[in-house]
Amino acid sequence: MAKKANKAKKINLLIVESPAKAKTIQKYLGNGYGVTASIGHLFDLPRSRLAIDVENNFKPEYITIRGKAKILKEILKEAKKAERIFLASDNDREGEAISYHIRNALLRKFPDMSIMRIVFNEITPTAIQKAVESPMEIDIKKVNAQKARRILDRLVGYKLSPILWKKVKNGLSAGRVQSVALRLICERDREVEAFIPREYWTIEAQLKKGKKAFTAQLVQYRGEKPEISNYEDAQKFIAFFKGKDFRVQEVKEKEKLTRPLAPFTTSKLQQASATRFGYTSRKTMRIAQTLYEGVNIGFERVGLITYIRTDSTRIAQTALDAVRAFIFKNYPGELPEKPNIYAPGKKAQDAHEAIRPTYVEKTPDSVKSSLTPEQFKLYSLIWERFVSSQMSPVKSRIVTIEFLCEQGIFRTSATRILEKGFYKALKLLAPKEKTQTLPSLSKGDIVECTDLAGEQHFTQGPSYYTDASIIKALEEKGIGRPSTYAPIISVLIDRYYVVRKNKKLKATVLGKIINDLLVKTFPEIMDVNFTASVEQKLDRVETNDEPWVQMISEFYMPFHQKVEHVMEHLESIKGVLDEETEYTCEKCGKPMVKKLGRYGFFIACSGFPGCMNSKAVPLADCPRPGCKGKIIAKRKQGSRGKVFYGCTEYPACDFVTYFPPTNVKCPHCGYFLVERSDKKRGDYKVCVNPECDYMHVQEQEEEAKNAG
DNA sequence: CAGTGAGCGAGCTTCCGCTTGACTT
Repeated sequence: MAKKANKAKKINLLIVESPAKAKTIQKYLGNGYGVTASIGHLFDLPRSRLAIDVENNFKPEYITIRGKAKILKEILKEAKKAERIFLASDNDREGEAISYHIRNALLRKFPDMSIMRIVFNEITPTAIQKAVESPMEIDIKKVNAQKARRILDRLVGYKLSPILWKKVKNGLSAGRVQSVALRLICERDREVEAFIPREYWTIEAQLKKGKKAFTAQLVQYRGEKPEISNYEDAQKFIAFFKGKDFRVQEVKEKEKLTRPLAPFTTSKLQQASATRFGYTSRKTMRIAQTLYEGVNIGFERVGLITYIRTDSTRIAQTALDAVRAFIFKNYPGELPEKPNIYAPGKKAQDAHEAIRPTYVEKTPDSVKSSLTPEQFKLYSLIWERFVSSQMSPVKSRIVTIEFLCEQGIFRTSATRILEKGFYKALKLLAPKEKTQTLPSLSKGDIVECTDLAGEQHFTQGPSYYTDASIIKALEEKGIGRPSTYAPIISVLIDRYYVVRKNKKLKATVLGKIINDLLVKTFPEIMDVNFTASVEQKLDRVETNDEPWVQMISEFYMPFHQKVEHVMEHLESIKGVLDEETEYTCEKCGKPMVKKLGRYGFFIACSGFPGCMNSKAVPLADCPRPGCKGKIIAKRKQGSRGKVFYGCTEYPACDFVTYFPPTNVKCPHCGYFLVERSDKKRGDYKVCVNPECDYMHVQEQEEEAKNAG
């Protein structure tokens, strides 16, 4: 083509949210198209003020998000070269708003620019092509719903938080999502603490027929389920059945189909990764992000999985074809005639596919050498879940046999897998169930009883929330989004509302105080159904074009009145958190108190602000011979480092440990014990002295009580 | 597995939801 060298050919510009996505799409579209990424929202309310004019129809004031000016500039620069612009942000409420804001910015600079909105729900060449061929207008109803959501969250957060500053402590926060999450955790804590485990016993019979031994359990006695609550009663039963005949009364056979699970959504991935590997949601997302962005395999950089923040189990047709071909080739016989279909969740916005491998033929083992161990584990999880989701169900036979012994009925059962189905694709996810095998028996047969024993159990109460279970609960109630599940937990921990100990999330005293205050004063907002009712209203804005200002106004007027009332009348509980200590101030003689600061707890003079004396919380005596120092919590330089424990006499004394000290002295050497935990032993305490091997594992009963 | 060292309270703090990096808060 004869063109001046300095006059570049005009292109079509596509704007998406994720840079990794931009790269992929660029490959699909090739020359003639430029693809650039906004990296999420570019415009938002400023953080420093409410920025909503409540007197004037809740008019929001938007600014360019700090740090995003460069990206906006880049987009405008690219736009200059473009003939047409396609706004291709995600196909959901937030995506629509992102497109809308970018469009406005573009029009300010290029009033005549041809700008169109396109949407696609999967990143495949055909889906992109189709989207480009059928451009649309921005859906202003969706934009309005997002705006209403944003404004409501700002109003709730920025009106409730100052109440906490005034009544409890500066710097605290409250919000539609975090406060309800906190409530769930507080209530669960209470249930766990209120639960009293009840002791009960089961009677197990060791039975034998020929060479085959198996166990059966007493399930009925004189027509009723036996209630055995202590050792003595268990012994009575054992004595009663000892030496008696066990005769087969009934043999039941049942076939069971186990269907594979749907491919991962974000929350399901976080849950599986937490239960399988013990990863926090944040860690899971960090690893998943690297798999999504791309890993060097040979000389190639390959994005191994699809987008990781999704609420959908849907997969692209091309992916379905690929996985079916893969199954046909590698697991012949396990390919169902028709694809397995998974219904999308009711609350799913469905902008993205499920999380799946981008290339199913890249099996975990084939890429193992290019991955870190953590990447490998997570990729295996995703790959196995995806491949198995399109395979045949597992068929198994459950045999249940009942034995009559005097007035007692003993039952045993065994499961045998007849057809392995999708289990064939599972390695990491393979079920660990071990099941006994039973001899073939028929009604009337008599078996030998070689032993009878009682087994002690305790009823299991509710469990503390974990990363996995709180996310599950929030998702079920429609609270939070895939991109916020991990940050929700982080914010509760950062604010000292919640602590995570051995994977368990427990509310702190501060968390409980905040929760009680909010539940008492704002029960509507603290209701777990609040978000659901907001969603319904947003839906009406989005689908029926109901006016968003009215929706916000109906919420705000009574809310605001209450805020004013609470601000004025609620009694301040500032200082309730300050704990008395045994220390007296060495500067002024007043007692010292333990307070919660920005970086954790510290000890300060109660004469503040008259006396500014303060010090760290001593956790234990320094064990170094001759050292009079105390062990205190410290952080690595640079704000957010990992906590460790060192001596107040540093640098004279360089004692250090990374495990939380207790003020319990080691009975062997006099050093203090530290808390540790691992999978095998659970919680335990060990001596910090590397030359001492003292270890204290928690007692059984104690654990049963705390297990919950 | 090895790894390491202020401050903090009153003085401006806080939301939820999109996206990724990061020397400054």
